[in-house]
Amino acid sequence: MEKIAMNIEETAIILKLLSDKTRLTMLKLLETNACCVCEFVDIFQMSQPAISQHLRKLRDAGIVREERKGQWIFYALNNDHFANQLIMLILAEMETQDDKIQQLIESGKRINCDQ
Amino acid sequence: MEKIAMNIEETAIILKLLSDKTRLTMLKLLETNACCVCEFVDIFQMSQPAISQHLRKLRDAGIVREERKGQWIFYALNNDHFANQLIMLILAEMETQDDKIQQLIESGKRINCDQ
DNA sequence: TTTATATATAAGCACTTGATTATATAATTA
DNA sequence: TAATTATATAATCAAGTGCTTATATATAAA
Repeated sequence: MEKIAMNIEETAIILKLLSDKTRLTMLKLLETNACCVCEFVDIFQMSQPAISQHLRKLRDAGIVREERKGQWIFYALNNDHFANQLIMLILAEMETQDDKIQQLIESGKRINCDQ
Repeated sequence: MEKIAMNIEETAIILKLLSDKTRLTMLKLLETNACCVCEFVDIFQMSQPAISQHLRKLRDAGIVREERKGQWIFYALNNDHFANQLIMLILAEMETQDDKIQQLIESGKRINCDQ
Protein backbone atom coordinates (compact mmCIF):
# COMPACT_ATOMS: atom_id res chain seq x y z
CA MET A 1 0.00 0.00 0.00
CA GLU A 2 1.69 3.14 -1.19
CA LYS A 3 1.77 6.30 0.86
CA ILE A 4 -0.07 9.26 -0.66
CA ALA A 5 -0.33 12.19 1.73
CA MET A 6 -3.63 14.02 1.52
CA ASN A 7 -3.83 17.76 1.80
CA ILE A 8 -5.64 19.41 4.66
CA GLU A 9 -8.56 20.88 2.73
CA GLU A 10 -9.39 17.64 0.95
CA THR A 11 -9.16 15.73 4.19
CA ALA A 12 -11.40 18.18 6.05
CA ILE A 13 -14.04 17.88 3.32
CA ILE A 14 -13.98 14.08 3.47
CA LEU A 15 -14.15 14.07 7.27
CA LYS A 16 -17.10 16.48 7.19
CA LEU A 17 -18.97 14.11 4.91
CA LEU A 18 -18.21 11.20 7.24
CA SER A 19 -18.99 13.13 10.42
CA ASP A 20 -22.74 12.72 10.16
CA LYS A 21 -23.99 9.64 12.02
CA THR A 22 -26.38 8.61 9.26
CA ARG A 23 -23.83 8.93 6.45
CA LEU A 24 -21.13 7.23 8.51
CA THR A 25 -23.41 4.27 9.18
CA MET A 26 -24.36 4.13 5.49
CA LEU A 27 -20.71 3.89 4.52
CA LYS A 28 -20.00 1.21 7.10
CA LEU A 29 -22.91 -0.78 5.68
CA LEU A 30 -21.67 -0.22 2.12
CA GLU A 31 -18.25 -1.52 3.17
CA THR A 32 -19.77 -5.02 3.01
CA ASN A 33 -23.17 -4.68 1.27
CA ALA A 34 -24.53 -2.68 -1.62
CA CYS A 35 -27.85 -1.14 -0.59
CA CYS A 36 -30.71 0.63 -2.28
CA VAL A 37 -32.48 3.75 -1.07
CA CYS A 38 -35.59 2.04 0.28
CA GLU A 39 -33.42 -0.26 2.40
CA PHE A 40 -31.75 2.75 3.97
CA VAL A 41 -35.16 4.32 4.58
CA ASP A 42 -36.17 1.19 6.46
CA ILE A 43 -32.89 0.90 8.39
CA PHE A 44 -32.73 4.53 9.52
CA GLN A 45 -36.48 5.06 9.99
CA MET A 46 -36.06 8.37 8.25
CA SER A 47 -37.95 10.02 5.39
CA GLN A 48 -37.01 9.00 1.84
CA PRO A 49 -35.93 12.55 0.87
CA ALA A 50 -33.63 12.72 3.88
CA ILE A 51 -31.95 9.49 2.79
CA SER A 52 -31.70 10.66 -0.83
CA GLN A 53 -30.09 13.90 0.27
CA HIS A 54 -27.45 12.11 2.33
CA LEU A 55 -26.70 9.81 -0.61
CA ARG A 56 -26.47 12.77 -2.93
CA LYS A 57 -23.75 14.35 -0.82
CA LEU A 58 -21.76 11.13 -0.87
CA ARG A 59 -22.35 10.69 -4.60
CA ASP A 60 -21.47 14.30 -5.47
CA ALA A 61 -18.18 13.79 -3.62
CA GLY A 62 -17.57 10.58 -5.57
CA ILE A 63 -17.40 8.47 -2.40
CA VAL A 64 -20.24 6.22 -3.55
CA ARG A 65 -21.52 5.30 -6.98
CA GLU A 66 -25.03 4.38 -8.02
CA GLU A 67 -26.28 1.65 -10.30
CA ARG A 68 -29.86 1.26 -11.38
CA LYS A 69 -31.22 -2.27 -11.24
CA GLY A 70 -34.79 -2.29 -12.44
CA GLN A 71 -36.87 -0.06 -10.23
CA TRP A 72 -34.15 0.19 -7.60
CA ILE A 73 -30.97 2.24 -7.46
CA PHE A 74 -28.20 0.49 -5.61
CA TYR A 75 -25.38 2.38 -3.99
CA ALA A 76 -21.89 1.01 -3.44
CA LEU A 77 -18.56 2.34 -2.23
CA ASN A 78 -16.42 3.77 -5.00
CA ASN A 79 -13.06 2.14 -4.39
CA ASP A 80 -11.40 4.33 -7.01
CA HIS A 81 -11.93 7.50 -4.97
CA PHE A 82 -8.73 9.38 -4.16
CA ALA A 83 -9.54 9.22 -0.43
CA ASN A 84 -10.45 5.56 -0.45
CA GLN A 85 -7.47 4.59 1.70
CA LEU A 86 -8.41 7.13 4.39
CA ILE A 87 -12.06 6.13 4.29
CA MET A 88 -11.30 2.42 4.58
CA LEU A 89 -8.98 3.07 7.53
CA ILE A 90 -11.73 4.96 9.34
CA LEU A 91 -14.39 2.35 8.59
CA ALA A 92 -12.04 -0.38 9.81
CA GLU A 93 -11.95 1.28 13.23
CA MET A 94 -15.71 1.09 13.58
CA GLU A 95 -17.90 -1.67 14.90
CA THR A 96 -19.85 -3.61 12.29
CA GLN A 97 -23.40 -2.55 11.42
CA ASP A 98 -24.30 -5.83 9.76
CA ASP A 99 -26.97 -6.51 12.36
CA LYS A 100 -29.02 -3.93 10.46
CA ILE A 101 -28.72 -5.97 7.26
CA GLN A 102 -29.65 -9.08 9.23
CA GLN A 103 -32.78 -7.37 10.52
CA LEU A 104 -33.68 -6.38 6.96
CA ILE A 105 -33.36 -10.00 5.84
CA GLU A 106 -35.37 -11.30 8.77
CA SER A 107 -38.18 -8.83 8.17
CA GLY A 108 -38.24 -9.80 4.49
CA LYS A 109 -37.27 -6.31 3.36
CA ARG A 110 -33.87 -7.03 1.90
CA ILE A 111 -34.02 -6.32 -1.82
CA ASN A 112 -32.78 -9.12 -4.03
CA CYS A 113 -32.18 -7.66 -7.46
CA ASP A 114 -30.97 -10.83 -9.21
CA GLN A 115 -33.42 -10.94 -12.04
CA MET B 1 -1.75 -2.60 18.40
CA GLU B 2 -4.94 -4.12 19.70
CA LYS B 3 -8.21 -3.78 17.86
CA ILE B 4 -10.88 -1.78 19.69
CA ALA B 5 -13.90 -1.11 17.50
CA MET B 6 -15.39 2.33 18.02
CA ASN B 7 -19.12 2.89 17.99
CA ILE B 8 -20.75 5.03 15.34
CA GLU B 9 -21.82 7.93 17.55
CA GLU B 10 -18.40 8.34 19.16
CA THR B 11 -16.72 8.14 15.79
CA ALA B 12 -19.06 10.71 14.23
CA ILE B 13 -18.36 13.14 17.09
CA ILE B 14 -14.59 12.74 16.68
CA LEU B 15 -14.79 13.16 12.90
CA LYS B 16 -16.90 16.29 13.30
CA LEU B 17 -14.24 17.79 15.54
CA LEU B 18 -11.55 16.93 12.98
CA SER B 19 -13.59 18.09 9.98
CA ASP B 20 -12.80 21.76 10.46
CA LYS B 21 -9.74 22.84 8.48
CA THR B 22 -8.31 24.94 11.32
CA ARG B 23 -8.72 22.25 13.98
CA LEU B 24 -7.40 19.55 11.66
CA THR B 25 -4.28 21.59 10.95
CA MET B 26 -3.85 22.28 14.66
CA LEU B 27 -3.90 18.55 15.39
CA LYS B 28 -1.44 17.79 12.60
CA LEU B 29 0.88 20.41 14.08
CA LEU B 30 0.42 18.98 17.59
CA GLU B 31 1.34 15.54 16.25
CA THR B 32 4.94 16.70 16.29
CA ASN B 33 5.04 20.00 18.25
CA ALA B 34 3.34 21.33 21.34
CA CYS B 35 2.06 24.84 20.62
CA CYS B 36 0.67 27.75 22.59
CA VAL B 37 -2.33 29.86 21.69
CA CYS B 38 -0.42 32.87 20.43
CA GLU B 39 1.56 30.67 18.05
CA PHE B 40 -1.68 29.39 16.57
CA VAL B 41 -2.95 32.96 16.28
CA ASP B 42 0.14 33.80 14.26
CA ILE B 43 0.01 30.65 12.13
CA PHE B 44 -3.65 30.90 11.20
CA GLN B 45 -3.86 34.69 11.00
CA MET B 46 -7.09 34.46 12.93
CA SER B 47 -8.39 36.30 16.00
CA GLN B 48 -7.29 35.03 19.41
CA PRO B 49 -10.87 34.23 20.54
CA ALA B 50 -11.44 32.17 17.39
CA ILE B 51 -8.31 30.14 18.16
CA SER B 52 -9.29 29.73 21.82
CA GLN B 53 -12.74 28.51 20.83
CA HIS B 54 -11.32 25.86 18.51
CA LEU B 55 -8.93 24.71 21.23
CA ARG B 56 -11.77 24.59 23.72
CA LYS B 57 -13.70 22.17 21.56
CA LEU B 58 -10.69 19.90 21.27
CA ARG B 59 -9.98 20.21 25.01
CA ASP B 60 -13.61 19.60 26.03
CA ALA B 61 -13.53 16.40 23.99
CA GLY B 62 -10.27 15.39 25.67
CA ILE B 63 -8.38 15.24 22.38
CA VAL B 64 -5.81 17.77 23.55
CA ARG B 65 -4.56 18.72 26.99
CA GLU B 66 -3.27 22.05 28.18
CA GLU B 67 -0.32 22.89 30.37
CA ARG B 68 0.48 26.32 31.65
CA LYS B 69 4.10 27.38 31.36
CA GLY B 70 4.52 30.85 32.80
CA GLN B 71 2.36 33.25 30.86
CA TRP B 72 1.70 30.75 28.07
CA ILE B 73 -0.62 27.81 27.89
CA PHE B 74 0.75 25.01 25.75
CA TYR B 75 -1.47 22.50 24.07
CA ALA B 76 -0.48 18.93 23.23
CA LEU B 77 -2.17 15.83 21.89
CA ASN B 78 -3.64 13.64 24.60
CA ASN B 79 -2.37 10.22 23.70
CA ASP B 80 -4.55 8.60 26.35
CA HIS B 81 -7.76 9.55 24.54
CA PHE B 82 -9.97 6.58 23.67
CA ALA B 83 -9.98 7.62 20.00
CA ASN B 84 -6.23 8.20 19.84
CA GLN B 85 -5.68 5.30 17.45
CA LEU B 86 -8.27 6.63 15.00
CA ILE B 87 -6.93 10.17 15.24
CA MET B 88 -3.32 9.08 14.67
CA LEU B 89 -4.36 7.04 11.63
CA ILE B 90 -6.09 10.06 10.12
CA LEU B 91 -3.19 12.42 10.85
CA ALA B 92 -0.77 9.91 9.33
CA GLU B 93 -2.63 10.19 6.01
CA MET B 94 -2.10 13.94 5.89
CA GLU B 95 0.76 15.96 4.52
CA THR B 96 3.02 17.55 7.13
CA GLN B 97 2.38 21.11 8.28
CA ASP B 98 5.81 21.59 9.79
CA ASP B 99 6.59 24.36 7.30
CA LYS B 100 4.33 26.51 9.49
CA ILE B 101 6.52 25.81 12.53
CA GLN B 102 9.57 26.58 10.44
CA GLN B 103 8.11 29.95 9.46
CA LEU B 104 7.40 30.68 13.13
CA ILE B 105 11.02 29.95 13.99
CA GLU B 106 12.36 32.03 11.12
CA SER B 107 10.20 35.02 12.05
CA GLY B 108 11.39 34.75 15.68
CA LYS B 109 7.89 34.04 16.95
CA ARG B 110 8.36 30.47 18.13
CA ILE B 111 7.87 30.44 21.90
CA ASN B 112 10.65 28.81 23.84
CA CYS B 113 9.30 28.10 27.30
CA ASP B 114 12.46 26.55 28.78
CA GLN B 115 12.96 28.92 31.67
C1' DT C 1 1.14 48.92 42.03
C1' DT C 2 0.46 49.98 37.29
C1' DT C 3 0.97 48.35 32.63
C1' DA C 4 1.47 44.91 29.23
C1' DT C 5 0.90 40.28 27.51
C1' DA C 6 -1.52 35.82 27.08
C1' DT C 7 -5.65 33.51 27.36
C1' DA C 8 -10.72 32.55 28.18
C1' DT C 9 -15.49 33.57 27.97
C1' DA C 10 -19.93 35.81 26.53
C1' DA C 11 -23.05 37.86 23.29
C1' DG C 12 -24.43 38.63 18.67
C1' DC C 13 -24.77 37.42 13.90
C1' DA C 14 -24.31 35.38 9.19
C1' DC C 15 -23.94 31.05 7.24
C1' DT C 16 -24.48 26.10 7.01
C1' DT C 17 -26.82 21.84 7.91
C1' DG C 18 -30.21 18.31 8.21
C1' DA C 19 -34.75 17.54 8.62
C1' DT C 20 -39.70 18.07 6.77
C1' DT C 21 -43.49 18.51 3.21
C1' DA C 22 -44.70 18.88 -1.53
C1' DT C 23 -43.87 17.60 -6.04
C1' DA C 24 -41.61 15.52 -10.23
C1' DT C 25 -39.67 11.58 -12.75
C1' DA C 26 -38.78 6.74 -13.94
C1' DA C 27 -39.72 1.90 -13.85
C1' DT C 28 -43.15 -1.77 -12.85
C1' DT C 29 -47.53 -3.84 -12.51
C1' DA C 30 -52.52 -4.29 -13.27
C1' DT D 1 -53.18 3.20 -20.20
C1' DA D 2 -53.69 3.93 -15.30
C1' DA D 3 -52.04 2.95 -10.76
C1' DT D 4 -48.17 1.76 -7.88
C1' DT D 5 -43.49 1.82 -6.33
C1' DA D 6 -38.80 3.80 -6.04
C1' DT D 7 -36.16 7.73 -6.25
C1' DA D 8 -34.81 12.72 -6.84
C1' DT D 9 -35.38 17.55 -6.28
C1' DA D 10 -37.17 22.03 -4.45
C1' DA D 11 -38.71 24.99 -0.86
C1' DT D 12 -38.78 25.91 3.92
C1' DC D 13 -37.27 26.07 8.61
C1' DA D 14 -35.09 25.18 13.17
C1' DA D 15 -30.78 24.17 15.04
C1' DG D 16 -25.86 24.27 14.91
C1' DT D 17 -21.29 26.43 13.62
C1' DG D 18 -17.61 29.67 13.42
C1' DC D 19 -16.56 34.13 13.28
C1' DT D 20 -16.49 38.99 15.39
C1' DT D 21 -16.35 42.45 19.23
C1' DA D 22 -16.35 43.28 24.05
C1' DT D 23 -14.84 42.00 28.37
C1' DA D 24 -12.69 39.26 32.21
C1' DT D 25 -8.76 36.86 34.32
C1' DA D 26 -3.95 35.47 35.10
C1' DT D 27 0.87 36.11 34.75
C1' DA D 28 4.94 38.99 33.90
C1' DA D 29 7.37 43.21 33.58
C1' DA D 30 8.16 48.12 34.68
